[in-house]
Amino acid sequence: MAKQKAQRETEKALRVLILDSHAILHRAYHALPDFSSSKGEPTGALYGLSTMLLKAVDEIEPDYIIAARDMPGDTHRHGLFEAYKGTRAKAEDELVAQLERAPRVFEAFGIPVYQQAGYEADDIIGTIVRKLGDRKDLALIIATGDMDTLQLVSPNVCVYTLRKGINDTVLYDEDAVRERYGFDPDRVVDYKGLRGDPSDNIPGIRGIGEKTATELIKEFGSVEDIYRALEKDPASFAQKVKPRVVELLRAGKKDAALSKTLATIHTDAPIEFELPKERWQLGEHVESISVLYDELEFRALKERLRRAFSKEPAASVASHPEVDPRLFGEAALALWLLHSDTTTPTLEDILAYAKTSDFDSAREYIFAELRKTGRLHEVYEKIERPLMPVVERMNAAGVYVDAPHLAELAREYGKELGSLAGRIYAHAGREFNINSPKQLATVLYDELKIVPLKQKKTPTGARTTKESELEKLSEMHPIIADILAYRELQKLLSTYIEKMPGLIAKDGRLHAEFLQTGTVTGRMGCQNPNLQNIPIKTEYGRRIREAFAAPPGKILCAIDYSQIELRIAAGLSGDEKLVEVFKKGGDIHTAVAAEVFNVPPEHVDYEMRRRAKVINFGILYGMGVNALRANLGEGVSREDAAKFLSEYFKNFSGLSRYIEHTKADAANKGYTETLFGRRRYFPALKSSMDGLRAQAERMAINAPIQGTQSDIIKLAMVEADALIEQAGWREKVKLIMQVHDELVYELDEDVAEEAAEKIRKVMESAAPTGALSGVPVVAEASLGKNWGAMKKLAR
DNA sequence: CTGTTCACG
DNA sequence: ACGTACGTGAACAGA
Repeated sequence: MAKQKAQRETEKALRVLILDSHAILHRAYHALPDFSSSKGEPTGALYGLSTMLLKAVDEIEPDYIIAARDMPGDTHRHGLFEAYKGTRAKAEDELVAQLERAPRVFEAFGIPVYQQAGYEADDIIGTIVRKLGDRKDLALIIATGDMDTLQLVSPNVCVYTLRKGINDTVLYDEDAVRERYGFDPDRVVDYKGLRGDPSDNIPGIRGIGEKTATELIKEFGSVEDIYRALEKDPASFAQKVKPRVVELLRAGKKDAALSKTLATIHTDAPIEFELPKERWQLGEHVESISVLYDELEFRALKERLRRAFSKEPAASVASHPEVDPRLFGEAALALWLLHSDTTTPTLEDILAYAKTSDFDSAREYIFAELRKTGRLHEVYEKIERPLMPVVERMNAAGVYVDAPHLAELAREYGKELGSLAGRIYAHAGREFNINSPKQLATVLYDELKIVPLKQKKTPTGARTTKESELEKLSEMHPIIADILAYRELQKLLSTYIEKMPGLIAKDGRLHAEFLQTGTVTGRMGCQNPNLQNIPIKTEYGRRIREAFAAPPGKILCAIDYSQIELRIAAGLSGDEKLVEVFKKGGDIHTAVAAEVFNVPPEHVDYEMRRRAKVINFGILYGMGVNALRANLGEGVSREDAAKFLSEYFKNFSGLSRYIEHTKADAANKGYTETLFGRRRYFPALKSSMDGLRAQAERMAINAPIQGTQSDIIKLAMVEADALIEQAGWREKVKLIMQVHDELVYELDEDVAEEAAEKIRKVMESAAPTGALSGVPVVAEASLGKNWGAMKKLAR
């Protein structure tokens, strides 16, 4: 993707790649595990630099490459502002050693390096960009590790930088900068003037953050424009800008000017610069780079280099494998199964695990380890490997989104949010940032003098403003209800309603990324956006689900497991009573309440059922007495909770024994296992720190239950996919979402009911018969035109 | 970048 | 003494 973009952007022109040496090394140093050569010299940052260089060469195909580096010592910026870059920790020795060796890398690549005492690499780059700027036949690409050079972006200058890790690159042209920041590249310095840049210790105006800075720039323009508007016509300025912000601007004029100066890249460094006479060609440097890679022991890179140079066609890759995406995916799966803490493994994770820099030997090592584990290898063969194409298809399918519906919600909720804010300010007697927990605490607890029965604190000692605590104050002041409503709407609006339209692809669909190896327990994860936390519990939230719809001629089908985790707990423990309750069918919480309170089921009242439900769920998380008390509600004493818990375990002694056995077994083996053999390791179970150990014990109780649920639904996904294939339904039945205990399909209307019922049956029978002590697995199907209005299908 | 809050199962 | 249930991703503030 980035490759096509890089080449499209710069078509025809000669491409000049300009490297910011230190920025890349810094970034690589922090993004990579500690690699070192056999002599013990640190090489991680150099490895990152080399990787990025090869990647850039491959994607950009530059005609010229040059580099700029910082020199030790202060720069002209320190003269302006003593604390400049003052927050930066002194570079660690291991990084310094690599910064010193970096010129060796450039030398091997035949890349000239420019530097100048008193100037930073950014200024050198700025100067080169200016000198080359009027040459219309050139396209300049600045490769760096940070965002500082975005201000230089113009029609023929773009910035190639790292988003995450060292492999996820992104190319910023003018449009991309506008999309990311909301304004043109030449306003980036104004943005830093207002907001500052914490990583360089540029102060900005205290109190002005990302959002305010962007709004001001969009409305008025540069820092100078903003102050001109403020000073020329204060009255009309005050109409557009909140009083708080006006005050901040007045007080911060000097800071803004200084910060903008600090952030501005100089384009007049006294360097002699000329474009190299000869075009840069990889072939001329392959020898010297190979020597370097031998020196640094970068075997994998050597291979990549050889391939980049020879540009072998894809067909011959199998005689000489570089990192084939499929093989990488399989190795990542295997590594994650061996060590589930490494979620969504990267290439670096794989190399680091096998303590090698060669992908093939790493892969062999990891699979050998996997085979040694027997059951884990079976999880790979039976569940995870077959699931890969299913997940791939699900991500490719995406989900259709009703954009007009989102627009309507945005309008409606926005209006409501405005009036709530007005009411909150009226109650408070002033305007403030309701989204700031800190400011909110000041307003509630200091200014309005609302005194909670017990002032709860956050882990860092701040007074909490979280929903469950605010609810207790709702009788004490009318502002509370408004704040709770504001919170809900603000969250829904910014996280879902406003975010989603921008994520809809050209096909009118949202292609989120479901991650097969996304969690430590075996569950899937989801991002960009996360479709596994779309609201449902409140009316405001449910209406967001309505935006996930079936396109014309199609219908959505959601099939979810009923009480799957409790069934698994019952099944794994083999607890007689619990198993019996599930075999009988009926309402599980009522049945459990009847046992615990020792009354016939028809005498279970609302409160008894509610308590049974709390404890049923608590069990799944390894809950103790205190947590149970907290969850039962304020009116319940610790003693009552303890009694309730002991009564529960007296009734369900098999479950109690299972929990104890799970903890002991996990401490012995060092890991837990699911029904199918998926592992999760818990070194902390042997910790001598009580808190740490207790936390690990809770996780160890939950892991087999949550993990078995993942085993079952993943297996069901594979089997349902096989059914679809076999029935010839590829075009008619598409899996579009997985939400832990629910699968959502988009169906052709003509096969809807038949497919729904068949998939439902597959889901119910995915766990082998008898594996759960005879506890039945139950799934229910619903159909609907959208995800917010699903109707249960009679079985 | 970390902490806080909150959406889901 | 304090907070306490497991697993996620994301927005926002503030440093």
